[in-house]
Amino acid sequence: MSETIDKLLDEAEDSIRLRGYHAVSFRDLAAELGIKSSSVHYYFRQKEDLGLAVVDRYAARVIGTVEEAASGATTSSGKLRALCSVYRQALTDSDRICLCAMLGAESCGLPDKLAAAVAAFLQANIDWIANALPKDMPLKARRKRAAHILATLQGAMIVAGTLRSHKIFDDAVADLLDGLAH
Amino acid sequence: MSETIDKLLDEAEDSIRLRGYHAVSFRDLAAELGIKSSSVHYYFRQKEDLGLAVVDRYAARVIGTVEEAASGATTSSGKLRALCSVYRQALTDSDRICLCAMLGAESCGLPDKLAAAVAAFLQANIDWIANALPKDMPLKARRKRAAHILATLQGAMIVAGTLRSHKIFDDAVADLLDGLAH
DNA sequence: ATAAAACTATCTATCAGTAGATAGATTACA
DNA sequence: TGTAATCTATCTACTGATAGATAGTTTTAT
Repeated sequence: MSETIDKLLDEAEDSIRLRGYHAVSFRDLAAELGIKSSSVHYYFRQKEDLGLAVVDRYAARVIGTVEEAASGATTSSGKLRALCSVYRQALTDSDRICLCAMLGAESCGLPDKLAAAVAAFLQANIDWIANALPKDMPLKARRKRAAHILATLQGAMIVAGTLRSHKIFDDAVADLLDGLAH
Repeated sequence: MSETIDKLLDEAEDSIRLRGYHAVSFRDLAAELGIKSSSVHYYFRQKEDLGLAVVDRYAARVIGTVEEAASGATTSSGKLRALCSVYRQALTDSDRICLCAMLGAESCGLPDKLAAAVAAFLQANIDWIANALPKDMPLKARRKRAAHILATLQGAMIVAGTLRSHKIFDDAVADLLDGLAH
């Protein structure tokens, strides 16, 4: 069944977000599910295939969650607050950084297709943010602000994760949103 | 000679910043210097020792460079601009992200001492920034703003590195500084 | 309805390559 | 002579990956 695939993707996503792509092995993954590593290869011929599947599923889920969380918001700042709360939730719930912050850091050491998928996710986020900004803002300014917002969210996750303090994330994002309001 | 140590630290720092701690091996490092991996073990008994030496040297250098770059600045925003330009220079010169952004992302999979050294670097940065902010700002607000600034710098490096675009870094930091000015 | 074929999901066993690490010999220099 | 720096050779453990066996299920053909 695809139950094994789901568990595999869950475990792979969790491990990659915790330790990074290169620190995740087929054997550890399999052991966690109580199967053999060859069975993992049955579903994903290469490690790269597994990585791509993890990123694709993650990207679809996050974009969807953000879209949903922001659907109720009518103002630009409401949409941005929704975005930030989704990222915060991801950090709090799982105690893991964003998959694409981890893979983004490792980007140069990843297979090309995987690096491209990660880049696409980050670009999609920037585009989403730029689109959520007030329409009367010049395009250039929106692009800059979008880069700023995404960078802060991703960076705050990494710093908070390293210092083992969610509060650092909250501090950074609070000041970010505060600055945007004025 | 300590020439080998220096080359070793240079190469290790470069490789870690490019691909991450787990993707760096003694053999590759040695091959790059034209020596054998056992010779690397002569200088650094364990990989962790090498990692610690790399982080210590990096931290001292970056803190020193920031201190120096900001020494001429009299205003708070002048100091912060100096800080941002040091980070920007690091990205532009080497086309690598901050060592401690990479190791921070990998933090949970690193030996304890190494993770602690990385955390200490990030905390020192936050403290430096908080100290550079206007003294009439409430302590809480300074702490929040410091977290925001460091998160943006680190995150912008990762996003820019992943999208292979230094411009993204410049965009994010320009909007950050712009927001701080108002 | 039943026999044959094909498919799904797992296993065991194994491969070549690489990891970090160590022991001990060798070289070079002071 | 002694010390510093390097080497060769090797170890054990683990990596991603593959081949081939097996059992259970599903589809197809007669």
